[in-house]
Amino acid sequence: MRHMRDFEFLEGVVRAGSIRKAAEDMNITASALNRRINRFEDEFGFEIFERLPRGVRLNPAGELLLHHIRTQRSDFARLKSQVSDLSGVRRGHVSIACSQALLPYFLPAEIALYRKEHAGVTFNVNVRDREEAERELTEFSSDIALVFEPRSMVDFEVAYALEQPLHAVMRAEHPLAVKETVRLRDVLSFPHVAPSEKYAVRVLLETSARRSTFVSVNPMVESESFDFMRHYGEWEDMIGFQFPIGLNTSKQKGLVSRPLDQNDVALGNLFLGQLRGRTLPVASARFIHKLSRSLQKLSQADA
Amino acid sequence: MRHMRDFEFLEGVVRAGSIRKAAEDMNITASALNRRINRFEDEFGFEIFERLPRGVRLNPAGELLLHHIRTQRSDFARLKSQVSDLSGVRRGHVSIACSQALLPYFLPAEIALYRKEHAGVTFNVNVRDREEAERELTEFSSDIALVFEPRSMVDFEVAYALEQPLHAVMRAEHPLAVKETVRLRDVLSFPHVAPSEKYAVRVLLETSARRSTFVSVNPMVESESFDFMRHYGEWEDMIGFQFPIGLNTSKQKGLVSRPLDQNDVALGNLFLGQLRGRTLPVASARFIHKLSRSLQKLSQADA
DNA sequence: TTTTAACGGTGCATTTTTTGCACCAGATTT
DNA sequence: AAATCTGGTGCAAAAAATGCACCGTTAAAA
Repeated sequence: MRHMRDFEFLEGVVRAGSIRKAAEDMNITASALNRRINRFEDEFGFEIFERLPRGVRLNPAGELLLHHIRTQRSDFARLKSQVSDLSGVRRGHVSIACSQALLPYFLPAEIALYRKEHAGVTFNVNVRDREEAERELTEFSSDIALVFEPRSMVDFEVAYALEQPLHAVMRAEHPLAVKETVRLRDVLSFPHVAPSEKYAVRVLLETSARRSTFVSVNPMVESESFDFMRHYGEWEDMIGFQFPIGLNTSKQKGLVSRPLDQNDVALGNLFLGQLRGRTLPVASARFIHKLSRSLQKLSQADA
Repeated sequence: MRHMRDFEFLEGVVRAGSIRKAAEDMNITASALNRRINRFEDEFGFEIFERLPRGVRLNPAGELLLHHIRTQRSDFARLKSQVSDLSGVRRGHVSIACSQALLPYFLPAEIALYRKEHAGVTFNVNVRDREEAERELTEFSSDIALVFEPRSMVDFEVAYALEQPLHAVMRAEHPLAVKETVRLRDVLSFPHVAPSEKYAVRVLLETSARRSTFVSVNPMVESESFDFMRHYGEWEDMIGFQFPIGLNTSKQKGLVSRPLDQNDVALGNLFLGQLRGRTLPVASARFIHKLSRSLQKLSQADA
């Protein structure tokens, strides 16, 4: 779109942190890009960037401008979607930032179901931790976030919140597998795998373990990938951790999951939401509504 | 602003109703303008205009696009105002569409008072009837409307509503001047001036007169200008009509105003408001708030 | 300390884009 | 049927954007 060229270049410079780097990224000469920036600042009437010896950085005015640009781009996308709606073509795009637990079963199922009714709608699913997810929302690079325990909630508008107990995942032959629920101290006395502190699972475990002097989280294997940890169980007998929404025991032969005793470990909170105050594109608005109802059913099924 | 050039041309074409006319208005060749439009439609992916034998007209997609353009322009103006705020320069612009009654005393006083505190803020005051005012709001050419009995209220967000009895204005020597309040049938039996049906004053008079078969509005002089009607009283003895907010009897020697009996004529409603859902620029938001408080004081003083 | 490398900015020739002019085909009005 | 609108197009001229070579400055590296 022609009228956004300047904006695209501006965003490129912000991303790269220097005009020269941005110029390379965007297949243009540094001088040309430099002139675009300067001309824009002239016409805008205010400086946008601080010139540092090692590059450029947005000043407060630039921050405001960039937010405007992102809002504007998002509005324009929505406009286009509306227009194609009224010309009969049902299109749309939904972009989601989510925690890993949603990847294996929940989101694939939901998306496939949705696309059965609206084949023209395309999806974009990215794994983001609690902090990144919120940043993606504010930058309009994701429409919807679905994460466990978002870090700061200021710009996050919650559409639905779901509580789930953390589960310990182990082989069916494991001594603890006979119990209905398992105690934290028992689990931690066996070899276990766990993710890093970036993830809600680990945070829950640590805060719970700190309440007692006799237990501590000492993973034999630590990874940022729940996918890796799940597969590691096939090679060495270890206890892993996961929320039920990321589990589908029927499909993982030989593995069982047992909820941790709620006296030991608090419930985990899965939050579905969007950027506060933003009007989502039609497709995203519908999908977030569908997700909301699915999560509600899930919580009723648990109870 | 460079990135809005296409938008400006589009708006020009919409305004002119034909590419050639618009081209003249905007000092450009018809061919160049034509190519801009076509190129934009190409990039946008949808036709914007219906090509008629006598010119062009927006199609539904174009209507949506134009609304986006106007929103976008208004947002950009607000952004600029925010940016100049944080660079210390207190600037801003307030654009008002109002009924004539507000012109002689109320708005001048309010604006002058406001500008004493914020000398950098500029104002734009235009007389619009009830219908035009609302259209100006939806087109973002006015920020604030202050009108009697707006026509349709769908897009109008009321910030404050003030009830005022219609007054009859006459010379101090007039026989009716001795009364505290005057009856409609008495007033209409004397020669009187009145505005056209476009204005709330006339509508109120007519609806009231229709309730009785014995009285009717028969103005000796009819005008769209309240200013004219006020001055006409200096030349011929006539009764005029006006709302108190447009009157300042102390400054009009020889003239008195008497409220019409409320059993005869309903109260007139003055509405202060803006476009529903729109976030006003800082200056306009503050000014509408100030107006709101002033009107409130006014209504308390009446009671 | 000196050296080096990366940064933003500028003059000038070149390339790309936009514009103006003349003109066409179609439809409406006269 | 003629005159006069309309939007659209080919082509040359004008205007704008770009690439290249280079400058002065400054933080990091030697």
